[in-house]
Parts: sequence; structure tokens; C-alpha cells
Amino acid sequence: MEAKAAVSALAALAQDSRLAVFRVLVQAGPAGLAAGKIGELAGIPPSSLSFHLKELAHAGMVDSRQAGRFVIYTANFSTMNALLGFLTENCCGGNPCSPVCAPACETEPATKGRS
Amino acid sequence: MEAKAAVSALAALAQDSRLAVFRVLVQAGPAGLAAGKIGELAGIPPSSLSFHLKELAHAGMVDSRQAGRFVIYTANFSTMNALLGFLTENCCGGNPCSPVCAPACETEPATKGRS
DNA sequence: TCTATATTTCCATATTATTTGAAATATGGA
DNA sequence: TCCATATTTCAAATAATATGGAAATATAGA
Repeated sequence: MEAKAAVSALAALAQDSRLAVFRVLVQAGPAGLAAGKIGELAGIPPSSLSFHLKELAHAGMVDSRQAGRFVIYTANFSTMNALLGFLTENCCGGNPCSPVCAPACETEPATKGRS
Repeated sequence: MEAKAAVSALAALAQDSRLAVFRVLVQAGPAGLAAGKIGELAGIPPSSLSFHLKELAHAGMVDSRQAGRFVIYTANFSTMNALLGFLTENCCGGNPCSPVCAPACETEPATKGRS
């Protein structure tokens, strides 16, 4: 991931409504949610929601697919992982260090404390 | 970490100059860098740099300490880790999943591919 | 104290983002 | 085709953010 893409991704997430939308989609997993359901869960009126979803999509943080009358949105997990990687890249000059940790897969819930 | 703090942290990073500053500090590790050195490495004039450093500090992404005539800035790694955790929290409803990974410490460089 | 260096504050300007109602568009079913 | 529902687009007001020169402040050393 390049700096420009990272700034786009971060800017997409750096807003109350969009962060709420994205977190709801992360929790929903690959199945995703219809736009209306997202607006309901996040408390955002349709036109605002549409604006924010477009911002997230443009930054590659979410994908969408048509399903009948519904548009299903999903979090884009590979952009997400690329962003996490970018932020911790070459930490401490690439030397072993405790301060920052590279994301690594777990099969357990992500709510445990760390470092 | 709460949503408000996460939005602040993300907004702090969602800007070309500030992201460049933060990455330079992540790479510098706990030793940190003087403001002037950061400006030199990131190509940012003093007054702009000061503005952006203040933004990063206000969001808790960097800390500073006086060292003689210099002000040494360091990345705040615990805010960073809290942010990464927040973004992946309760991924896929808390069930085991491959898409998103919880940050976990490694002792190797952070440039390897993942998931 | 005086000087040089390091950093921050102030200021004005330019640019970009957020919000939401109303209207437009798209889809599926009767 | 006609209707109801789902979503997006448009428009315009408001608010927040970015920039960088010039001046102010702070520190160390002579």
C-alpha cells in the first residue's frame, strides 16, 4: 500500500458516521449488510449514509453488490489488513522491538488485551 | 479505546504530512527525533510542522520531551496499538474468522505478507 | 548579557468536508 | 404497466482544516 492510499483509507475512517458504518460491517463479516440496515443500526439518514458509503467505497474500505432491491455492503478486509500493515511497516527501523506489533492472524476473538 | 478517541487518532493520521511524520517516528522507535529533523526528513516547513505535530500530540499519537534546545517527538505506541485493536474489535461477530486479524506481537520485522 | 539556533504562535487565505431534504433512479412484485 | 420500497443524486448552507511567512519565545553557550 502506498501513502496516498493509506491517507484515503484513514480519512474514510476518520469520521464518526463512517467509522460506525465500518465497524458495523466488520462485525457483520463477509455476509455484509444492506444499506438500509446499516443506516438503521448506525442511526444515519439515507442521503447522508449514501454519501458516506460512497466515501468508504472510493477509499476501498467497503465493497458492494446488488441483491434484488438491496445493495449489500461488506467491509473490505484486504484493504484493512494492508492499512494495518502500512502503519506498522518498518517499525523501529525493522529491528525486533516490543512497542509496535505486526498484525497477525488469530482464531480467537479480538477483544483480549495486547502488549 | 472509544469511538471519539479513534476518530481523533484516525483524523490525525489521515493527512499527507502527518502520516509522513508519524511513519518517520514509528521507524525511529522509542528514541524519537527532534522536530527539526522530522521536518527535514518529511520536507515540511517549520510552522506547518509545528501545526501538524500539535494535531498528532492532541490525538495522543505522539509524545514530546524537551532535550536542551530540542524537542524530541516519539510515536505513542500504546495509542497506536489501541487503535489497531479498536478497528478489528469484535470482527465477524467475535467468531473465529480469517478476514481480519487481531494485532499480536512478533519479534520479526513487520514487512511480511499476512492473511 | 548577547548571539545563534530551535521551535512555536499568530494571521489571513484557500481549500475541503459534512449535512439533509427533496427529487431522481432502480428493482421486484401485483 | 403501476405501485411500493430501496438507494442514490443534487444543491446549498455551514463548518472545519491546511498552508506558510513573519514575529515571538525559549534555550545553550560564549
